[in-house]
Amino acid sequence: MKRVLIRDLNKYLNKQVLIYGWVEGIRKLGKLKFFIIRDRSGQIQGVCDKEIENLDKLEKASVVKIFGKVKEETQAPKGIEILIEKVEILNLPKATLPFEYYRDLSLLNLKLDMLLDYRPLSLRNKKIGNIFRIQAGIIKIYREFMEKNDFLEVHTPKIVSSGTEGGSQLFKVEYFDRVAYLAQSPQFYKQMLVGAGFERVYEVGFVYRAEDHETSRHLNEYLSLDLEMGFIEDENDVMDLEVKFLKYLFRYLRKKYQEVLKEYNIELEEIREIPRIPFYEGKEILKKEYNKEILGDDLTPEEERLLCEYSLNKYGTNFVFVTKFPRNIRPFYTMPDNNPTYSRGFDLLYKGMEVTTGSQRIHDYDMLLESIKYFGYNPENFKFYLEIFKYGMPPHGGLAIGAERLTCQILNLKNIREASLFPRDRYRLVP
RNA sequence: GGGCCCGUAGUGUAGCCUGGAUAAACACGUCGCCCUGUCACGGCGAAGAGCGCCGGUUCAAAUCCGGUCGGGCCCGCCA
Repeated sequence: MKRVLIRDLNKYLNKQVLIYGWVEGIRKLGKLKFFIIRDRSGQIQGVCDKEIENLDKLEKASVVKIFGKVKEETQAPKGIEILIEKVEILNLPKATLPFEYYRDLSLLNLKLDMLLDYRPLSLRNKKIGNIFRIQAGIIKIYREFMEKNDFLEVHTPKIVSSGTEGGSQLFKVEYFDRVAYLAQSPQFYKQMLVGAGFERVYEVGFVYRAEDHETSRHLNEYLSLDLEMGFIEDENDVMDLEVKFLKYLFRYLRKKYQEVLKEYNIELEEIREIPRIPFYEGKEILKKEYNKEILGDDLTPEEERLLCEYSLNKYGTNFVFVTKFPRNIRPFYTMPDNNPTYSRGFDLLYKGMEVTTGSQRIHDYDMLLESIKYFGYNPENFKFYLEIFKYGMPPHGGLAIGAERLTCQILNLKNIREASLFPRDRYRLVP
């Protein structure tokens, strides 16, 4: 007999079926017994009022093979249920469950630490698992969108000889008799591949940051959705593309992940335009509207939150691009603006958090060399990167989206670790 | 790297400030018995922690103090 997935049971009314799954609930009312069975596709109630071999051995989290008849039943949770006729036990749990993963999360009231310590088990919880179902959707759509726009998917090395900026936030790895590092960004490689004639490339890959911090929005290993495109006029072309992507993404999520969004109580906005506020104007807005005058060249998390609030009030969107960041807080490859204090670098903030960084890059060899020196680096270290710039590099730019951050903000999660299957942070190396 | 907070049965909490009376209470889970339409099933009963760890103060410490380990949040920095 062939296995039927639980979501397809309604096609088998009054027929004998075989299902596989986990037992998630047991309710015994004397001789009448109910079992909630779950497989990857859904849940179904099984019922039995006879003495059947193995039936009383079942515990929660047992793995079973169940034969039975599908029947309509108004009293069943989903309108149908399965009359259990035969039970085969494939595996029984060997220990008490640390928590009742099959219950409603709000009843469990578990600490994130617990969920992460028992990650595979906590992922069995539908609501938690759904974070990764929707994340897979986000990545799928990213790929689909990139392909539609004629980008080539590439995979760049994760073991590299030097970082894209300094070297302070890199993980060292032993590479035979040399020191190598884990890539903190595919930056150099994606630019080189633009110059390699591909023009448009994108990558979905882990990047590594050895930053010694412990916050709800940082991971030491995170999934970066990168893209780099040649023959642009300026950074606005890159932002235009991202807006198009986000519209496409939200439309898809609203359609395919309705249930998940509802479960998380999310109403995804209809994106029209995303305002682009130059850095210095942003600072002025903060001063005028919120009476916040924070010194410094960068935006603090509080300022980022306020700018999003401003954007929501004024433009009706949770998104806002902050453009023309001061040059000296952006990496050396960022194209300076007409006013050289500023750059053609931008961030995209969403619901108060930075989810993207991008810019137009410097494509002129001499200018790039100048910039490397201006930032105090040794051009010798970047020889492999600079090479292609000697042979006709087109004007180009690109960006990187933090996949976990985007997931986190879409679902309004509190901690970015919730959006990572097996997060690597300052203290967590297992599971 | 800086600041603040937390650590009690399998899980989530109460107790701690204002030390003591039966060496710890409640809920969920677990185990046993009962229950033929449950769906956070219900009823009755039971087991399960000596309060992260080490040390100190005290006649007396889960409660006060010090250290240590583990965890959380914020900031710097970043996606």
